[in-house]
Order: sequence, then structure tokens, then C-alpha cells
Amino acid sequence: MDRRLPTLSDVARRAGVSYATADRVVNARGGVAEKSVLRVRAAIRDLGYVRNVAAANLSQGRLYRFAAILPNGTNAFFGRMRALFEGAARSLLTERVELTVETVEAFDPAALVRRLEKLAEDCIDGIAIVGSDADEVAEAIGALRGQGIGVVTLVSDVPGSDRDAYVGIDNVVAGRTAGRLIALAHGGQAGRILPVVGALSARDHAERLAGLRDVVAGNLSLAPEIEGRDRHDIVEAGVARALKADPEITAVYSAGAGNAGLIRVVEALPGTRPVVVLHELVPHSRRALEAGLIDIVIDQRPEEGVARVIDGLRQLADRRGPIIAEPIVPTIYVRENLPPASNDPETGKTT
Amino acid sequence: MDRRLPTLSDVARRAGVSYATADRVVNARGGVAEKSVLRVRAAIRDLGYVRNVAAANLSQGRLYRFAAILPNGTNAFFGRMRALFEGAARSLLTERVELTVETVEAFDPAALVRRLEKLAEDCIDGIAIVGSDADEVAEAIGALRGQGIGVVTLVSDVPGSDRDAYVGIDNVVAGRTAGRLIALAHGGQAGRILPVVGALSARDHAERLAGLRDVVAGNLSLAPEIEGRDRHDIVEAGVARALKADPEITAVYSAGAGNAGLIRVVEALPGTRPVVVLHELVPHSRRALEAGLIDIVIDQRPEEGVARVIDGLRQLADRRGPIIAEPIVPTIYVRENLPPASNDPETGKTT
DNA sequence: TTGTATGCGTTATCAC
DNA sequence: GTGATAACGCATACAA
Repeated sequence: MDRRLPTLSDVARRAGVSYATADRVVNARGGVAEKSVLRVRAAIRDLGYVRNVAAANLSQGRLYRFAAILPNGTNAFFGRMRALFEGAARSLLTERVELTVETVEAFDPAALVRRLEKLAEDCIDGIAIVGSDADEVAEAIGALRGQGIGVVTLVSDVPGSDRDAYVGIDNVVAGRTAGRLIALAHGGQAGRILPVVGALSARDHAERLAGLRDVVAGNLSLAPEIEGRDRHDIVEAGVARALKADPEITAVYSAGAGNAGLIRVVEALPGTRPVVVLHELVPHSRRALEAGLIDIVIDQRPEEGVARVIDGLRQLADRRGPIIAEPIVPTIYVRENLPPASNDPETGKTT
Repeated sequence: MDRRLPTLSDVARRAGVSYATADRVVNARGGVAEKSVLRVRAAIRDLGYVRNVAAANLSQGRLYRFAAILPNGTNAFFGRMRALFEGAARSLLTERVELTVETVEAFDPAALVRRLEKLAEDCIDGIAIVGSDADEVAEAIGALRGQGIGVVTLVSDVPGSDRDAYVGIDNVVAGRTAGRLIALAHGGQAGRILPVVGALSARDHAERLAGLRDVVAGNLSLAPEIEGRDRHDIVEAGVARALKADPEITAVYSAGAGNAGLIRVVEALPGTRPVVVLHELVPHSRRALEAGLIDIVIDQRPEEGVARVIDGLRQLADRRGPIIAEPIVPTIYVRENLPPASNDPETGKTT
């Protein structure tokens, strides 16, 4: 019933060598006679030996040190993500991993690079950052990796960098999904979609818009997109103007943030409202969904992102091979499948 | 840079007691003077001590033994789930957990109970089963729990049992979600929805149907449901007949299995096809989505289910407190957001 | 009530 | 090339 798993001592005995020699083989330290290597390998196979990672880490006194760097500011989505990281940090202490969550000025690649350089001196095992499109960031990542520090990008990738993995959704796919749902909601009827983005220069927003374009066909068309700079006041003004100017608009797809403004416009609209699809489940989008002001929220599931980042960094630190990086499939929320509202005991915020 | 985390020895020294006394306090073994308890507690707080689980498990030579019992048969969904469990079993060996995946005759509570009883004698730490509505199963679960064996139900719950957790989707919510998406696709137009279930006596199917009913309102109505016994031939015949008999039907919601039959009917349909929403991403539903024969697949993400089951069982075995059991939020797939088709190297099947 | 000693399976350091 | 052996932090049997 309680048969013990074979240990390296068992292997050594079976192979007729000392423990140390067996260890040299499994850890590829070299300096072992070919003959011994073969005998140890055979013993490992016969016994079905698997290395006990817990014991290994214990003997090394291994302590993982990871850092996550998020943009500062009041953005609801990153607020949620920060809370998730901080929660993870607490529970990870039990497992000997120390996760520090830092914030850095948003949209400021230079600041990010400075922070990365400081962390590099800090004897850290792995770092997660929210990518941006700057070459200097790509270079900094290269430098970190050169020092053996694992780097994963989160939410937004850093093109041209050799980060270990990107953890996030495929934004083109997300845009196409939005387009498909909007098309479905038109049921073959004609319509015109108003796209709202933060900025076309933002890679993720541009990709989502491109995805939307991929799907729009037939008697659906696209209105000129609004650049709302992710600010709710600008979004509000822009959307209000566009809807007034073009009564043919039957749907709005917001690929960026600042959706509180969009929601206000919809709320104030007389008559039937357009189909509305937007991104990220945060307090105001949740309320709008519950109130029937919008139809769909595409959420990139920061919980899963955070979990994958931590798993990935640990895997890298253990040199257990490269990270498998399937994109995260975002969740599609309608009014009916919202997760139970969880009141975060830390921040008091409703998620 | 590499400051060591405090150990229980540090705590003991700081508290001015022996290691064993400190241990008695942290593990609540009793038989310690109140004064010592307080001093140890204070030292723990001051030092920020956290128990090293890896070391603890090592010293105990702990080896988790879990079992998962799935229904047999050729059902595509459970085939996928079995593959996932088997893959997990392989990679878990590294972490000292042994997971055996067994199958038992489907729809046969007695067979399940017999299997459970056998496992109980087998010195196992935790079991995952696909629930069914039978009292005998609930009793068997109670017996297992009484022996300190963790039990989680998967995909389908066992009502009235005191299992440690149910890991799966909320089927009422799933039905409501389907209803909402169908309503969205009607865009205010009138329509009639044809529900297809395996059997109304199946709890999960009934719940999904109830969820659908919750949402249907206004100028949408429900056709009488078809019971397809989860068999594609029966589903095919039933749906074909219903569609022929009632040309007013504008949508089909299939809450159960046997959808290959539904897909065949849709494929053969002249003119515009109804909106089709069904459950579980398996090879045939994936192909139908890609071919534009159906609109939405609601997938309960067996990957996440499996991961949660294992985490949960381990947590129980460690007595780290009860499982937190938020329902799994199913993924909604349209044609555009399908995950990359992965060819399972084990089975050769395309997922 | 309290304290000491041993072993868990690995890594790493030393001596042969 | 090879072989002993001391940590690592914890649980536990045993001694006081």
C-alpha cells in the first residue's frame, strides 16, 4: 500500500556505483566512465526513478525571487491585476517563492527600463512585465535573459524581444470574436459598427481593430474609429458625437479602456441602443452588463494570466525547459454568466 | 540578497524554548505551558515564520495517491477529459503524486459504488468522480469522507452528498447564457427555440433547460424539447422531424451530447439554417463551428476542471483547509476564437 | 511539560 | 573517476 518511490540511493545500489556517481549521471555533471553512465541509466529505467524536486530544493535552500511590474495609475483593469498578484504573493510564501509587485509610470519605457536594470542587480530569478513597443525595452529584456533571468511579458507583448513567453490573449482573435458576436447580433440585417480604441498606435488596440475588420463583411460596415486615449471623458464625447452624426450606427466595439464614458452615452440614449461589445470585466462594465446597457464583455482573465506567469517563471527558474505559451482564451461574459461578485477584502473593491 | 527564510529552529531559539516545543505549538499538539505558547507565537510573528511544506512532506515521506473515475464509452467529451487526466498523471509523478485514472460503466451507480468501496481499502488520499443522482453514491461518498479520504465531484454533482467540492460549471447559468446569446442573435425579431437534451431526468440537462427558460421572453418561445438520449442517431431523427414539423423554429439549443446528429441535420438543411448553440468543444463540434454550421459552442473547459481537481485533492490531503469552490466559467467559442488544434500525441485524436 | 536525536532525498564539498 | 558525508527544514520517537 505505501510502497516507497525509488530514490537515487536505490539507483546507485542497483547500478553498483556510489551515490555520488549516480548523482553525477542524473545531473549531467560529467566525469563519469561511459560504462558507469550506462549502468546508472539502466537502473533509472528499471526502477522508474524520478527526481524528488522537493528534496532537491530543500537541499539547495532554494528560494525563488520573482518580480512583477505593472503600470501605475487608476486603470480598473490593472488595479484588478495588481490585487491578484498581491494575493498570489501572499499565498506563495508558503511555497518558498517571494513575489514583489511593483508599479512603474505608465507609457514610459525609459522608466520601465530603469526599473529592470535595478532588478537585474537585485539577484532576482524572474520578472513579469507588461510589454510596450519600445526598442529599449526589448534590449533590456535581452540583457536580463543574458544574466539568466526569466522574463515573461504580460497582457501586451514586446515585439522583437526574446522574452521567454508572452502570457495574454491573441488580440487579433479577440477582435474577430467581437466582430463575430456583433454579426450574430445583426442576424443578417444591415448595420454599421463604430470602433473605439485608445490609440491606433497601441499595438493591442490596432490588432483588435484589425481582427474586427477581418470579420466585417456583407451588409455590415465600419464607421471611422474613435481614438479615446483610454480616457472616459474623451471616449464619452467622441462616441456621443459619432452616434449623433451617424444614425446608421447599430453597434459599438470598444477595444480599449475608458468605457465608463461609453456606458454613460449609451445610458443617455433615447430609443433602442446599439449592440455594445467591450473589453475587461471591471466594476463599471459589470454594472453596465447587469443593467442591460451593454451586451458582451470580453475578459482576458487576469486570474489565469497571473497563474500562468507564476508557473512559467518557476518553470524557468527550475530549468525545466521552455514555457509552453498557448494564448489565453478570453472569457465572454453576458449578463447571465457573470461570476459571483467577490468583494476583495484587501481593497474593499467589488470585482 | 539571499537572506534565508526563518526556520522553526530560529523561532525556537528566539522564543527561548527547544525545537520540539516550538513544533508542538505550530502543529497544535498540545501539552505546552501557556507561557511558552505565547512566547513561540510572538517569535513566529516577529520573524515572519512560514512552514516549509516541501521539507515537511519530505520528512514524512509523503506520497499522494489520488484516483479519478470516469465513465467508460466513446463519448468524445469524456475521452478528452481522460486524456487530460492521463497527461496530468504523467507530469505529476515529478511532484510525488500518483494519479490513477479508472473507468467505470456509465449510468451504473452500483458499479461506481463498488469501485469506490474497493478504492477505500486501497489506502488512497483522494478521489474524483463524475457524479450522478443516486443515493447509494451519496452514501458511498459519506463513507469515504469518514475515512478521511477527500472526494470531489466533477462535471456533475452528487446532490445530498457531503463531497468536499464540486468542480464544474453552473448548468443553470450555462443554459441562461445560451438563451441570452440566442436572444442576441434574434436582435428583437420573433423566434422559436428547439431545445435538445439527453434526458430530462439527467440533472445537468434539466438545469440547462431551466436556465434557458429563465431567459426566454418577449417574442421568443420554446418548442417542445427533444430527448435524444445523447445518441447522435436519435438526436438526428428527432431534430429533423421537429424542424420539418415546425418551420417557425429559428434556433436550436442542445444541452446534451449526440450533437453529431444535430450537425448532420443542419448540414442537410436547405435555405437559411437556425441559430445553433451546443455544448463541449470536441472534434465534431469544432469542425461544425469552422464550417459555419453552428454558431456557438459552450465549453466547460475540462483542462481547468482537471487542474482544479488535482489542486483541490492535494489541498485536502495536506489539510490546508476546505476547497474554495467557485464554479468554472465555461468558455464560449465562436468560429473565430477556437484554440489552436492540438493533435494529442497519445491518442492521435484532434482536439 | 520540555528537550535531543534521527531520517526523509537531494545537493555540494571534500577526500581518495 | 569515484566515494563518503554534511547540510537543508521538518516530523517524530524517545529521553528527561
